[in-house]
Amino acid sequence: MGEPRITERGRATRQRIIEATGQQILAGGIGGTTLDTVRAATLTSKSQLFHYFPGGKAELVREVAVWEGGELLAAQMPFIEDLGSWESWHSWRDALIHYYLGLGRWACPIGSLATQAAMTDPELDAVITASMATWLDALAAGVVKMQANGHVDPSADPRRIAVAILASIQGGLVLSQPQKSSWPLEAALDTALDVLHQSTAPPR
Amino acid sequence: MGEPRITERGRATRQRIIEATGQQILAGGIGGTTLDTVRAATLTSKSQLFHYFPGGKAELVREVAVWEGGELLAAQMPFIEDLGSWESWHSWRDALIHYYLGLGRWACPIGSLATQAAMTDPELDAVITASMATWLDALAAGVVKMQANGHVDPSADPRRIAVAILASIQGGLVLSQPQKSSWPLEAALDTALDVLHQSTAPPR
DNA sequence: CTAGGAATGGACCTTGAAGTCCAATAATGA
DNA sequence: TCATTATTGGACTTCAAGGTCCATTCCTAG
Repeated sequence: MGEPRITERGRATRQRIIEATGQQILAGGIGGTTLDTVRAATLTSKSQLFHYFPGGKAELVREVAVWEGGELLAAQMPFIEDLGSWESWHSWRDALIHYYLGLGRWACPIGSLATQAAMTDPELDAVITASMATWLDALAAGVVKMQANGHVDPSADPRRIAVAILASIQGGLVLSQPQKSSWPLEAALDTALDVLHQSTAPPR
Repeated sequence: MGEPRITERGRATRQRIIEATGQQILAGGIGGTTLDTVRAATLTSKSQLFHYFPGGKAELVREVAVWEGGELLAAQMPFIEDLGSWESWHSWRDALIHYYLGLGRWACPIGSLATQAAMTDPELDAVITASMATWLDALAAGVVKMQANGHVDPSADPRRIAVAILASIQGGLVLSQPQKSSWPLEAALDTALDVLHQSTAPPR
């Protein structure tokens, strides 16, 4: 019972399905995305969807989450791997905003999935959680570097700062959506980054 | 064609439906909430649901949003109307955390609805947006009071600070959900409030 | 006490979307 | 070339969930 060999053509079709589904989920949510609309958008047939995603819609959505997580991280490269200087943080911040801008919609592919389906599908929840954890780790590592370089108070908790920054991104996007503008996101994120500048250890 | 007179009994049933639906949406999202499960939970019949909400599920969800918005605001009373002193902010913060704790799940009834159905239902979107705006206004008014009382730098933009705080709440909840703990929410919110303490005008 | 309207019960209809199945075609490797 | 397997097409089935309808019961005002 070997894995079915997959050809280049098949791989491309599979990828096309994932990306189209990602688009539709971002535009209309999981509920607003049906296998039929995906099929239409990708010029595929029902059997193909289940050929590449035997687990049906649930598996497809999970694969979308995995892929979106990768895209999100890739969009922050190479700065997310540095974050050891103010310039690096600034570049990272710009790259992130630019990524969300490119999506054409003020929403986080990962964050919105988190609120939509965490309780419904435990496996999807695991994917989302892992993606968030990776992201959080990267930010925390950056804070540690800043501390090592003497730019940030060494007594501050890196994970706590990282959480605050990540939360400002997610929350900023929630508020940006109705405003159809990036300003809430930018305001929230920049405010969170100011905290880093001020090198404060939390008083509470 | 006068409005149908509504009796006390009817009003109670209607309210029971709204609250049960709110519970289910919080637990399983809009997609995970069906009229049948609501009917079962409220010991009502299909006809009652449509009797009180002729617009069907969409109208019911909207009414839930309105009600949840009211509850959320009420939970922050009376502090949200003050916010003119550090003690007031602190009490407000505690009341808010306590409210979310009482929900038994780390999610915002309003914020999660925002991500779930903004694009699907414009009318629901309007309700959510209005609720957020009210909340934001209250926080901004508090910041203005703090400035008037000489506790915060008068050159700071109150709405910007309010957005940062609200974003930290929404984002903190997004991160708290997978952790099943309040600490991300508290970390994010407290960090945002620190900014207020430091009376900083945004440098960017 | 009684008529009319509110409240309720529940069977029934309809639709949309997930998922199944089998046949046909294209590619690949021996 | 040819057998095998991946890929594709699309009809068909199933079922959950929203929504309709009408009969029945309960309440209230006059």
